[in-house]
Amino acid sequence: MSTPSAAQSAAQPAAKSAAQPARRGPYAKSRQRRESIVAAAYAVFAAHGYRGGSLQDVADKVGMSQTSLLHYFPSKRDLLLAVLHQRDTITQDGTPRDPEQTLADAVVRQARFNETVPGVIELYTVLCAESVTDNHPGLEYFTERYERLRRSYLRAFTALADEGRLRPGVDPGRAAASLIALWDGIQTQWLMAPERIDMAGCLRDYLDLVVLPA
Amino acid sequence: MSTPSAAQSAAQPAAKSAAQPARRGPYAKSRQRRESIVAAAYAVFAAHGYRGGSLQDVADKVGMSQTSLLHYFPSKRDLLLAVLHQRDTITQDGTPRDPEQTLADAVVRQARFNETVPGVIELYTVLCAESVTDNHPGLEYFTERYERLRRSYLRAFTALADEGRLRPGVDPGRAAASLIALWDGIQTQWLMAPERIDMAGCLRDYLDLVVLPA
DNA sequence: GTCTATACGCTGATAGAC
DNA sequence: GTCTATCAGCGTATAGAC
Repeated sequence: MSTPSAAQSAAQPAAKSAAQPARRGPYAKSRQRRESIVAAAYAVFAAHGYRGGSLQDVADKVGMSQTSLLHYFPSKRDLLLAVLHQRDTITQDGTPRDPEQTLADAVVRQARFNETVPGVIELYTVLCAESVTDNHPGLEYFTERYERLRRSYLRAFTALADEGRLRPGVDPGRAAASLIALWDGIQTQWLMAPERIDMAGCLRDYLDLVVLPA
Repeated sequence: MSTPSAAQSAAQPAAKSAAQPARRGPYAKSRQRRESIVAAAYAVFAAHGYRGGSLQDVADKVGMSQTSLLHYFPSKRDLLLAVLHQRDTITQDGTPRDPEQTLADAVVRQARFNETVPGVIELYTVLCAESVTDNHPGLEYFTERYERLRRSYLRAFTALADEGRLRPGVDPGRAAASLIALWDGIQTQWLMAPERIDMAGCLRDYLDLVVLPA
């Protein structure tokens, strides 16, 4: 689900060792450069937020001047959108891809995976809340993401309800919003006390409450 | 639960019209001034975050120069701590005060109240996530708040479990963290789409799942 | 207590040489 | 494409007159 306005982001990761010369111009090198910039920006925005992170920080990390960085991304805003779009390619947000896989399994699996990728949870948590301030460039991305996610989980819960596998009295719509909310909130607590919070356990608990065994 | 380090914040709101002269010096006026500064800072930090909000914004809002503001709060950090401490006096975080009151009733009541106070939810959501960046001055406040809240709800769920009113299989500790997480997360979604999200309903749903009727 | 003046750093972004 | 130089602005905080 790519945001249409984010035209900056690279298409697919190509082979690192560019054996054959690129068909038209030095696009391969440029794309590689862009990827490393986005990776650096990812880390900077995760650690300092959008407002707190500077282009200089990103440029230092990638080993280039701040003005050269602006050659690839004409503004800080564009860089943020590229980072957010790149995030989508990492995460699948717990939607089961394998039809055999349970919703709970997909969610728990994704939650466990996120724990292992440094910065993923931090970037998401920090930027999401920051985006409700001002005229933050990330607001549209997060608003659309929430709507999309709620629709996705609503479909999943509705399907379960049709099979009679949703606990009686549970509203699919509110359950969808609640699952997302629980996930987001538990990530925040986990960031502050990773050893005390069992993210996957809390998500599993909730889904075991809502979804009846097959 | 006042943070010990926040020595800045005023004690109790006094009568606005200071009829009798203050006993020692112009303390009353000064306190009033401090309160209006904190109120302005509350709004500014809610709308722009800590990093995004400037002392100039606060000073403009309260109608004084930025340097005069620093006379009352020697640094931006001190001002933030005063704002966070003031937040505690507004919110009770859904702990039942009346022993007759259900946990669910207390939570739902607080959630409904928070909706009516502009900026309360926004300030909390924005600053909480922002505090996990950098060496943000608010981190200690939110970390301690989470620990305190988890202990509080753990007690409540444990007491319910002793009465046999906790659904079998529910872990009181994870339920405490989950309730807080759900609350935080649903507030974020509500900020982005207030008309689509039923905060109180989601919280009620969760507690109805976890707590058995009396 | 309140102000002006100001120090001093950092910000994102532009111009233009190479 | 990459750089240096630079702009114009804003940030917090300090010094000191009144």
